[in-house]
Amino acid sequence: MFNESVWNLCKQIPAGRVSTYKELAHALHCKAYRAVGNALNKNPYSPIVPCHRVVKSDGSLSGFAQGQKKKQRMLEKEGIIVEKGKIKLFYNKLYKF
DNA sequence: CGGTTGACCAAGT
DNA sequence: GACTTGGCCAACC
Repeated sequence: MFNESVWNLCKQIPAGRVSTYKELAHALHCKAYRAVGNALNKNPYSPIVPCHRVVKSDGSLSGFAQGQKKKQRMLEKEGIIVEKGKIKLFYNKLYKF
């Protein structure tokens, strides 16, 4: 299923790194950026899949089922600096498949 | 099967 | 930098 693939890719993102919806879609060989967002929104494997490491292509956090605040805290806990809802040194932390 | 809904993207104003 | 537009795609009415 589409969602399963998305979640599976999320699991591959190491701590301290982030990825984008676009990259996930690209890894799936399609342009379903939006569908990816939907899939993560419905993510039932909340702790298992680190979906908080997925952000928009411009480095902003975007949404999060448990609230952006929580998302930011989790990211900063992993060494990622977030400023004004956007990731600092984003290109540096970006993880590509 | 058509219409709506998003945790989207890029380009333009 | 904030907002609008058109395009994009899976999932769900």
